Amino acid sequence: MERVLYNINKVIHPTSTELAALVKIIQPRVIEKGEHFLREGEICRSIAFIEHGSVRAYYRVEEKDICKDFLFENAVIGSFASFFSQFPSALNIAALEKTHVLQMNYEEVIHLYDNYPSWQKLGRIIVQDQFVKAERREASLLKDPPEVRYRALIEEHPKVFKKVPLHYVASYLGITPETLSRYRSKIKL
Amino acid sequence: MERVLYNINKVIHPTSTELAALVKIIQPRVIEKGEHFLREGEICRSIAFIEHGSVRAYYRVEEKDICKDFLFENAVIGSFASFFSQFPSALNIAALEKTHVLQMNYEEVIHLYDNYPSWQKLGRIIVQDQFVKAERREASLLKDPPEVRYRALIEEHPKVFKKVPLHYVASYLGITPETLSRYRSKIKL
DNA sequence: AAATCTACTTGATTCAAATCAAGAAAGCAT
DNA sequence: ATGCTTTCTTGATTTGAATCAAGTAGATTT
Repeated sequence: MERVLYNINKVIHPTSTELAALVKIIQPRVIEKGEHFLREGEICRSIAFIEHGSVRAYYRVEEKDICKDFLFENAVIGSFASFFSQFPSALNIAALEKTHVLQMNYEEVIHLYDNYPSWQKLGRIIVQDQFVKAERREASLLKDPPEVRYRALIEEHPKVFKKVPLHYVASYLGITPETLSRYRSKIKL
Repeated sequence: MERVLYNINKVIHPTSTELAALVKIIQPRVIEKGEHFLREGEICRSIAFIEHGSVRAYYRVEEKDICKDFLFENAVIGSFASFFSQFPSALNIAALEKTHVLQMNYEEVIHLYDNYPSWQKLGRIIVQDQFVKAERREASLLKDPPEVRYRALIEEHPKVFKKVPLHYVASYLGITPETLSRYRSKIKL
């Protein structure tokens, strides 16, 4: 909790009243390894900050998972598209390891939005941030070859990708596990 | 102008004061075929509704264009990531044909946001909408094979893709123009 | 500890798309 | 209209990744 509030403080300077209102709606929650935070077809009723741990966001296509993203400490998880529209999600989100999150539900977020200027501003900033990230991810997906994306991934989170099954990573890169395995053996030398 | 206002009216019911404030900041503009609305590295200082015409949004990679999206009537154009953050854009946007847009610049949009509840609400709705679209586009990019994406494209905008150079479409699909040409000859039969 | 399951690697083969290359057709400019 | 450029098609070849297949290592269950 403290770290998240600390990070918020870098962006926004809420009053003590505002802070209290936020703290009131935050629900700490532990997501076990493999447990889902959100399933395709469900409406995303809450979003959450990751305190520690990691999750994967993926689409399910023809009996196979296609990873769209991996998310770590301080990231915001949920399908923003589904959360904001309150329409069913196309996305699944599941924990890669035991993950502690701070979650807030839709009605309460909207209430915060409408009643506390600081939180409205923070909401806007988070959405902007998601856009910037989405644009970067999209650019990388279109521009960078799989090897480059693989290296970026392991360089950014070396510890995590020691533990994550490689077929998740392969699906993120848009290649088969066999091909990823061959990349790895080449790169290591 | 009328059509855009008509579409707005389906979502929002602004007061006459609010309408006047919007109309005041809207600048009609014609973008000639091939002319850019936004270039990589520039800060996206305005966003625009397309009245009629079409544009392509693309990344430039190693001397080649990679189309990220094609946009048509009633769409909102601009790099949202750049517009909201007022940081340089990674995206280029250029007209595929003579295109009439209604454009609004950053400061004035923010002013509208802060002073007119209806426009703040519309702004939020447009951003949400962009998210939903972005999630769909991303899902399609990850899930659907090139042929499926090609068919979706021409079925949705048959007239436009009669005129658009195929290598733009090929780059959107992530294939070479030659391969697209071969798809086409097979599909036509 | 044995048995089972999942993850990962490695090899052989197949296949689809990129590349290389050339020519036809359509659009634009002089 | 003529020439020039761009776009599109078609063919031959090559290449890189998917698929098919087998085997090893690790983890989990009983």
